[in-house]
Formats: sequence, C-alpha cells, structure tokens
Amino acid sequence: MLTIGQLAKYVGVSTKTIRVYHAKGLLPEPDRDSSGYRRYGAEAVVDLLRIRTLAEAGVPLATIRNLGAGQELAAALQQIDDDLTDRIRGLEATQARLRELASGDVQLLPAEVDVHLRGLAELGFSAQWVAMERDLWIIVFATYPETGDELFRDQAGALAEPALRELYLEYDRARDLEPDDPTLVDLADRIVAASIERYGSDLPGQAIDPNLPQLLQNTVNASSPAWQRLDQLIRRRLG
Amino acid sequence: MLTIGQLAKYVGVSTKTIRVYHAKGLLPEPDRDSSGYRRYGAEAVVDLLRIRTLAEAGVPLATIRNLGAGQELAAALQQIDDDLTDRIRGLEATQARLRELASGDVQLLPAEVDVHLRGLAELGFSAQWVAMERDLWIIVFATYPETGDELFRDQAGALAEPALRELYLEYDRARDLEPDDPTLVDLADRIVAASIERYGSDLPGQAIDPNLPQLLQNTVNASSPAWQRLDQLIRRRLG
DNA sequence: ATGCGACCTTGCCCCTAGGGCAAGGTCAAC
DNA sequence: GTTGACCTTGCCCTAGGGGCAAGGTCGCAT
Repeated sequence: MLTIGQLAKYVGVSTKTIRVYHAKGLLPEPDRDSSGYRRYGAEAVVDLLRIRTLAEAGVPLATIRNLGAGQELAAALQQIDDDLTDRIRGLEATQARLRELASGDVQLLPAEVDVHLRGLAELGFSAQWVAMERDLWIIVFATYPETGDELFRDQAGALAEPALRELYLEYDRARDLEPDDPTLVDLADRIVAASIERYGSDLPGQAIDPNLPQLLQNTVNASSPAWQRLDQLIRRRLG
Repeated sequence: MLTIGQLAKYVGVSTKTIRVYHAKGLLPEPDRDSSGYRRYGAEAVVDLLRIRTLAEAGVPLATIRNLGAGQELAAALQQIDDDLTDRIRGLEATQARLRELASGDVQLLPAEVDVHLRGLAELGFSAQWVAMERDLWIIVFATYPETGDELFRDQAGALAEPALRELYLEYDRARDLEPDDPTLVDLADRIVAASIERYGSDLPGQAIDPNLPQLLQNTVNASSPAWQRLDQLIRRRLG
C-alpha cells in the first residue's frame, strides 16, 4: 500500500494535488493506517492517471467528477477531444503571430504609407488631419495587414483625383466649424454624391469587417463636433 | 479616439481585461475625455494586440511587463517560443492518452494476466497473495503498459520452474511469522541465491524506472511485518 | 533511547487572470 | 425626456493549486 507521497511521485503530481482531488470528490479518500496516514491501493493509481489525463486536457475538475458513463461518457470524451484539437490549433496560430512579432521588428506602417502621410502636408492638409490619418492606418494595418494595402491604394487613388482631393480638404477645414453651420449640409451632399459615384452603395473595407468603417469613423468623429455632425448628415443620406 | 468598449471589441477581449492590464501596468492609462471616459489612440491597439499574443502564448502578465529590449527581448521571445512548442507537444501527447482512454474501455489487466492470477490459487498461493499480486500488476500495466508484458512473461517463466515456485510459496507462507523468526534469515539467503542465479545483479524492471522495484516492494512490505523484515534481510545481502 | 531527516496530518492564507455585480454618471436616439 | 447601451470605481468570487505553520510519525544511526 502506498503513502500519499509515493503515489504522488509515481504519477507525477504533488501531494497537495491529491488532497485537492479528495476534497473535490474526484478521488475517494482511502483507508487510513494506524497512525492516520492515507494508504492507497492500485485502483488509486489508475484513477489518478485517468484524472490527470483529463485535467491536462483542460477539463475542469468539477466536470471530471460528473462525467457520465457509457453513451454519455463517449460523447463527453469526443467533445473534450475536439476542444483539445481547437486549443492546439489556437496555440499554433499564436506561435505564428509570436514569430511575426519576434522577427518582424513590428514596423507600424509600410514605408509607402509613411511617404503618403508626409505628402499630405504638402497638399494642404492640417497637421491634425495627418496625425489622425496616421492613427487610422495604424489601426487598419495592425488588424488587417493583408488587406490594408488594398485600402491604401484606393485611398491614394482617390487623392490623385483633383475633385476628390478638394473634397477631403474641405472635410479637413470643416473641423473647427460650429456643428450647426449650414455649409456642412452642402458639404455632406457633395460627399455623398462623390462616394456613390466612386463606390456605389458599398463602402471600402466593409467586406473585411463590417465594424471597421464605423470604428474608423468614430475615431474621426471624436476629434471634432463638426465632423461628428457631418457623419450624421452623411449617414442619414446613405441610409 | 476609441472608448474602452470599442477597443475591447476590436481586439477581441473584455473591457475588464483592459482595465486589469492598466492596473498591472502592462498598458498605459490613456487620457480621459471630459466625462472621465478613457480614450484610446492607435498605439493602444498595437500594444494590446502584442500583449494578447504573449498572454495567449502563456506568458504571465508580470513577465510581459518586464520583457526587456533588443538582445534581451529576442532571447526572451525565443524562450517563449520554445516553451510554446513544448506545450503543444504535451497537449498532443495528452490527446493520444485521451483517445486510449476513450477507445480502450480501460481494461485494467490483459486477459492472460487474469488467467495467471486465477492459476495461482490452484498452485497453493493464499488469497491475500493473489490480491496483492493483482494490485502490483495493475500498477505496472497502468504506468508502463508496453513493458508490462515483458515483466509478466518473466514472472510466468519463474513460476514454471518448480524450485522457484516453491520459493515463492515459502515467501507467501512467511507472511504471518514473527519478524524475528529465525527461518526468515535462511529464506532470505536462498532467495538471494536464486535471484542472482536468474538475474545477476540487475533486478527486472529496474531499467524501466529505477523506482519501480522499490515501489512494488513497499506495497508488498505493507502487508506484513515479516515480509518487511525479509525485504530488509535481502537488501542487506544484495545491497 | 535519543536524535535526525524525511515523511504525514489539518488548517489557513496567497496567487493568477479575470468574471460579475452594484451604484452611480453619460451618451445617443427616438 | 426617457430608454438602452455605454462608462466609472469598488468589491467579492472563482479554479487549481503553492506554501507555511504546528504538530505527529517513521526508519535509521548512533
């Protein structure tokens, strides 16, 4: 008959772990010897190995205690196996991201985007606009690096068209207007028309993550009450 | 600028998680807006994604906070990557054991061992001896299923030899002797001689796990003071 | 028979990484 | 102007043990 320490060493757990399993009703308390020590038989070894296998698979102890039998047990084990497969896949994905983080030296923005941002100032955009746009691109590339390029090329293309560039400049200049300034209504109308002409009813980026445009817009809105009003007007028109 | 909820949803964590990271100094507290709400910029998104990658890799938050830079950081990341590889391997091993557990219907002993145990009674062994030997085999097969067969074949071979079988029977009968019975000394001598003749100086099973023979012997000893004395005498001679 | 080190007992508090709830303030939309 | 969805801080709770205290016990050597 084994003492708790022998059992623990043999199965590769601590004595504390075994006592916890007793306290939680996972492993029956064995008989005590004349001096009150717990004495374990062979079934305890088998039970404990079974409990450890399940616990290492991530099954909560309370669940291990209540695993059914027969049909029910088989279904539960299948579920546990599937979950385990998912966790392994998840860890592999995490490892991939970890390696990007280690090797990539995490440059926040592609070089071409930095060039683009520096060019904005020369086109007449305010420093606040440039800073805000930089933040937006960081968010986009941090969360969707692969499609960020596509969005960026679209944006660069839009700025290459003089009419659209003028519209963006007006947007920038509207920042310090009062939210009830009547020129905002006219500006909103022209932005809606240009947007529909260029994109139809689907905003760029929407296919990637339906929340993305809203998130970016919220970031813009927070900088200025006039911009917030402008967004309201635009969305009212786009439906 | 993002609120805590927007940031949380975007990165895929709870707001509580972000507050915890602030409290632990992992993520700097951002500025507050006029009503006291936290407002986050793009760096927070980048920082949070980095923290989550590390946290999902199993790095404790306190460690994440203190990751160095440059050379030191690279070494730490390599260590984390290696640990992650180990954990993935471990989970795959756990999954393999889980499937054994699910499919194998966990029969404690191979059929041939059960036959062997039933045969012992007919050879004149006591019920206690048979029960004890059953426990021993359960422990062996539970912990080393692949080499249990080999040990078992050796044991069956030993019992097939009349002289050795008689020695085992004497061992069994010694159970209820007083520990200071002088016949134990003679029995120990003959057991040592037979053991050396059969195995040389290496006990069977020792190659698998150096603790295994001792563990099994402890189980035997616990049943009887005479057996414990016998073990002492034998080890003093072999030792 | 006495000491020693390694074991065992119960009971208690501590940790991580958050979850959940309360009580109150705020925002946006109808 | 009310309603629902946010936000704030503060507090307690959880799982799966780790670690310590204060005491009892074992086997082995002296």
